[in-house]
Amino acid sequence: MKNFNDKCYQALRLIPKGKVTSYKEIARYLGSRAYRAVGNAMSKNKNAPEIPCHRVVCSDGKLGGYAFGLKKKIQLLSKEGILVKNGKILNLKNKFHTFKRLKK
DNA sequence: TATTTGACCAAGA
DNA sequence: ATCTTGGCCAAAT
Repeated sequence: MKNFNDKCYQALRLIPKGKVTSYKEIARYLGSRAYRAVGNAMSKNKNAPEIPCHRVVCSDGKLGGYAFGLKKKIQLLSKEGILVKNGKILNLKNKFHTFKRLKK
């Protein structure tokens, strides 16, 4: 772990199964407001197979994107009990995961 | 070094 | 509810 991207990937591992979080939440966990850079890091996709990046969605409950296609992302999520309708997470408030902040 | 680019977010003439 | 706009930050070009 040395660059911002790797920190993001590390944060992804902390998301428990059956929950989702937002790009912004990850950035805040890292003590930064670079939520946009987080998404950027995913799209660069240095290690898509290693890290389950399908548990990350937009703050408003929309999906965002996925390296292997949104359909795949939806399937993976539903397999974990998270339902998606019209590209939006259902019952988001219930499934949302917040990290404990490193800095406050 | 400078510019461009996003899997974003919040607010709203 | 949907669309537009401006701002945001790190990485890639």
